[in-house]
Amino acid sequence: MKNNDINKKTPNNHPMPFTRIEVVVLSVIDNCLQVLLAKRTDAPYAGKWALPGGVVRIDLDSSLEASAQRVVAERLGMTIPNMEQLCAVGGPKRDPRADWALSIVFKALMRVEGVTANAGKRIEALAWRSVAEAIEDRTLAFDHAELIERAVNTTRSQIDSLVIPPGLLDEQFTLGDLQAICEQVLGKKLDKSSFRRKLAIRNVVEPIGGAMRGGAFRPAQLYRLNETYEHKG
Amino acid sequence: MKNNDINKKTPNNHPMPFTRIEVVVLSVIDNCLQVLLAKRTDAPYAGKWALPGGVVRIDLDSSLEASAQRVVAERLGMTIPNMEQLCAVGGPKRDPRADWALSIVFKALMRVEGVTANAGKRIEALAWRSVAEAIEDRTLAFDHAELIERAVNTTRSQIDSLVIPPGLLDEQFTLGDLQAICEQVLGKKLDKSSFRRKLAIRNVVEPIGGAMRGGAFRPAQLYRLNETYEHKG
DNA sequence: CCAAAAGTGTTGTGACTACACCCATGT
DNA sequence: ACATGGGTGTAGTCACAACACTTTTGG
Repeated sequence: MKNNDINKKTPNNHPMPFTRIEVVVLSVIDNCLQVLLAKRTDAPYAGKWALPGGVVRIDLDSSLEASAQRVVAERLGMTIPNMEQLCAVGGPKRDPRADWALSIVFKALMRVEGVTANAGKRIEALAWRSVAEAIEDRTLAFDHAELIERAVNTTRSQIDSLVIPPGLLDEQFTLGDLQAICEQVLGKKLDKSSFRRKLAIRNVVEPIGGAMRGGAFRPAQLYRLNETYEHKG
Repeated sequence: MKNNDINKKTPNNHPMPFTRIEVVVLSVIDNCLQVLLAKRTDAPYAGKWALPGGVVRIDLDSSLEASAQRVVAERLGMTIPNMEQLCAVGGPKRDPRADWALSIVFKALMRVEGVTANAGKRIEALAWRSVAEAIEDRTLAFDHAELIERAVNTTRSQIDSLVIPPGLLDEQFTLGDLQAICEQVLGKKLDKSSFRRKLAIRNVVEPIGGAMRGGAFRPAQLYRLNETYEHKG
């Protein structure tokens, strides 16, 4: 048993897992679905890229969701609303620092414009990386490539059923914007007419009266997410 | 800080959550969806009903799934295949034994015929209870009523999309059996013809050549789950 | 014959894909 | 005018719920 595990005791005197939060932050940037990775300063995997994460602090956190928010604030210097719990993974080989490591994994979607994540505690640098690359990358720290893949699959299922993960979009957007982003997340083209009919049937979005976006060509109606739309069984 | 938390340390000297597994075991018994509850012998909530559960043992368990299997074996004296991870919940007020309690919650479906769960360690008795009652019951220990509700909702979604949770059925069954069980889980009647068409389209089941079940009336074809059926996008 | 459960057909609705087509605008 | 992206319309297919119907058995 490693020396740093000696004192981990429970009410029944059993040592407890080393319990962490990991966060998969996804965004569509440059027409490509990307994931936010942090370059580690400390061992293990010093200098390698990993998901931003941190230890659950029972003295600071009122829930797992609060833990995730604190970790994001410390590591990225920002807040990310609408994080969802993805899964929990645990086992003896996951992290060389501990005999047994447990991670609660969260995922979040965000748009990146204007927001700059700043490398915080124990992070040398932050970078966005295409998910396709990240999932294939054998040099990613811990089991993080697998966690990214799970987050992407879950997000694709949500988009498939037109549950638009909040945070992915600006408050105002055109239907073209929305379709382009969904296509990037799914990694395939969608039919414009079909896509719009689905949006209409399920009341996913509502037009913003009078607001248009002018560009080089024909101006487009601006929409917002309809927060109260009903899911179809 | 409670005395039993003094020694819970991590590699960074932070105390760790009191980490447990809870298991929601569901079954259709007497034409009613029921959940397996354990009467607690020890404080807290001694004498109250709770989900069977236990501490994660880093010296014994090779993964969270292995933890769940061990807990089920110790508490129920049996094995339950096909447990799925449901969610993780954590916070300072969940369990009076610890400053901060984390539970990884699993769910499983089973058929109950022939199998007898035997009350194991720290359990006075086991009983099946209708989920409708259990969810309403304000005397259930911890936050377990809420966990049961989440397990039931997840299971209903699976049945809705005809992902039949394994373990729910005998190896051989008639389409009438299958429909009746699905109806009990969902809490509503299904149309026979529609139900069968969906099963056929998605190749969920396959007939067992020649095998029939004779009863009081017309015999019925026996089926088995087709393990390799394809999910529809 | 009758009750009960197994199993099949039929019809209308609505969502989906694929594709064609019109509209408004800046250059 | 025309390229570009915004936006609409149509036709065929498929899955669906609802409901009626036929079949096979024991009594």
